[in-house]
Amino acid sequence: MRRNADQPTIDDVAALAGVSRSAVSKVMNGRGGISPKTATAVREAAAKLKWVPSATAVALRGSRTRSVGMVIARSTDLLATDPYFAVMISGAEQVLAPRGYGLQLHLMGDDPEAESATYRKLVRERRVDGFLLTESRIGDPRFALLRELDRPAVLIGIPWRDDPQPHVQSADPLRGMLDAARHLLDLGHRRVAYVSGPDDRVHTVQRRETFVEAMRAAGVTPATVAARRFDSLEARTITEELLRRPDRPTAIVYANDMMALAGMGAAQRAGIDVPGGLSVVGHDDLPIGAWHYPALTSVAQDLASLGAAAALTLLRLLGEEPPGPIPDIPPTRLIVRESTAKATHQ
Amino acid sequence: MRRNADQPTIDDVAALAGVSRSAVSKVMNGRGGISPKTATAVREAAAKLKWVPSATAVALRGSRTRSVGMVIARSTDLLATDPYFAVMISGAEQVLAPRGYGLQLHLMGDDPEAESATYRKLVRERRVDGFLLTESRIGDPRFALLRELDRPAVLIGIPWRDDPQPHVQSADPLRGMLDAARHLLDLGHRRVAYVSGPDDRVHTVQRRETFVEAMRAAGVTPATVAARRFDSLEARTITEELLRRPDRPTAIVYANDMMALAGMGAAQRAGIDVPGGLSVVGHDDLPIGAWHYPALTSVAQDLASLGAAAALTLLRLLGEEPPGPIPDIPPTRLIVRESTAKATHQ
DNA sequence: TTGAAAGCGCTAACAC
DNA sequence: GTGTTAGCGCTTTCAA
Repeated sequence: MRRNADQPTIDDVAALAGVSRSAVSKVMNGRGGISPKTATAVREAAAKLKWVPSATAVALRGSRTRSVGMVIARSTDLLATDPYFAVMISGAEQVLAPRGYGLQLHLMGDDPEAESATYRKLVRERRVDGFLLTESRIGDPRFALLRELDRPAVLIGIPWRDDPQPHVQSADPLRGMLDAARHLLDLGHRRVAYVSGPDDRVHTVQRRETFVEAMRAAGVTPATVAARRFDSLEARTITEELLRRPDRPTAIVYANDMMALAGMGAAQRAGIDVPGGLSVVGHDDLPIGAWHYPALTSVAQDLASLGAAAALTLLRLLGEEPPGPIPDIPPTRLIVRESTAKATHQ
Repeated sequence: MRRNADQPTIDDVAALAGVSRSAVSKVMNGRGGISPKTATAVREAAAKLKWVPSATAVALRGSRTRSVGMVIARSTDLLATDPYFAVMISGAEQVLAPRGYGLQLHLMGDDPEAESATYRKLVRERRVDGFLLTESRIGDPRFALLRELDRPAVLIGIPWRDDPQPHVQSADPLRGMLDAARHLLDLGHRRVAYVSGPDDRVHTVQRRETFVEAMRAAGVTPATVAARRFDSLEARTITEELLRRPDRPTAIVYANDMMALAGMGAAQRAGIDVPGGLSVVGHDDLPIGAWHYPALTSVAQDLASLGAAAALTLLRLLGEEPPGPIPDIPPTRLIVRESTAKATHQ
């Protein structure tokens, strides 16, 4: 069992530099009232000892941990399926790390109790200063919880019912969906289905409504199905069912790429050619879609930018960054590849 | 900007219970020498105030943070492709969370400098007690670094050159590979290729060697190609090249599922039927492989168990858990699906 | 069985 | 311009 045996402390640095503790502190935190001579001595001593202020001591002293939390409640299966989060997190890291902030990640099953318990614990134990929230939910309980816990949080996505919860979103979160509708219409599709994720997610509902609306405006009423869970098995089952219908769709739009890929597999297995007999559209534009055959037409959204913007916004809420405009997050847009083609009406 | 305005402290609890600070501490930490009466009063007060010891204060006092670090240096593209990590992390969480441990995650590009700087910073700032290491590398610099930093770490995988680095691995990490060789041989494949990831990963080299060895023992010499990077584009390019060879393989084994899926796409795009004209084998058995058409034959390994075992081992190193046998991690094994079939020799 | 007091490593008032 | 000092919230001797 290791101890922090020989880690130097501020006093060691002070001693080596021949100054007082507070002088060291002032130098390291760039506060004024220090002679250049002293500053240099301190910096040299610190470098020599490889000393860095203990995050724990700073946290205790200042009651901020310089660490943000992210709790993700999703089934393992789902985590295993969709690399979605990793990209967002790496975007967030890009702004957190340079500011000396850490990210506490908690992954857990899809259990509301465990989820809120985790938030509570993180706050009570004062492990984090704020949170990054993903996947806006219908009737999202997290906003109220975090207000109760009095901790800032930034949602990646669109809050339910215009809740004042701080959030970040793409410059045009639904544009890709509109493009998709237009694209399918242009290709002559009239029997179209939309397979959404569970209806407790805000984005899934919005995207579906946007898509349906756009199709309706053109006189086409899409069939809509909501997967009970957000995974590939559902996508397959639903697709099979859809394809058995007498008025089977000539195009299906899925809530995400993994579902789309699974759906494509189901269609092909049923002997239906994609895109010859069925056009397929995904969402998120994950790399795998492009390498698939046929390559997946998908709505791209810049997950890394979203993560980065959310982190920046949170840092501002924490008083760590000067206020400023939320950085631009590119609009969503449709990437047309091979999985969509002209409708073939039998 | 929020402050920990009204968070109760141990003194609040002590006051409410009418006892001293140390009495509260003793009760909460289950140390003896406390009358039942006092204990009850303290527990009630703590519950009423919803007080939990501040992790920061405990850390400063005890010089352990109850938090472990995990730094992953991989390109965003790769993170976007392979959901590999999320599963391991959720396995680790399963043992960390109940013990009150947190996980600090740092994702970054594939930059050795930045990587080691991150380890150093995490240790110097005393943000974590130990580390979980993934993806054993050839000449892995992390072991020496962590010894220098004097922090315990557990590697998920097999350390390079029998380094004494603590690690966890499947009960039979290469069995799946042997099964795969046997399987392809049984199907009559004689022209076989193995596409590995970059050769700086231990597991990729071991798997390749195991596979090649097994094939050789049966008189077949596989072509081997190492992807320079570990991603789908490489898989595609390499596959195309392989398929253009005059003696083109009738079966290709890939280092992971995403590469296999991409390779399959490349083959299909080149007009080669899978598995009719080419058999394909992946590794990791991610869910998406099963929903693909044709469903991917793949070597399964229990990533969640690996993550959990690693976390448990680390906790033991930290003196947090009694020693005991490393929990069983199921052997790797081949899952035969649709992407492999009898070889068709022209 | 209980409580007083010291101190973990740091920052920020405040005095010099 | 510099040093002294008082905590941040907790655990742990040590006395009572």
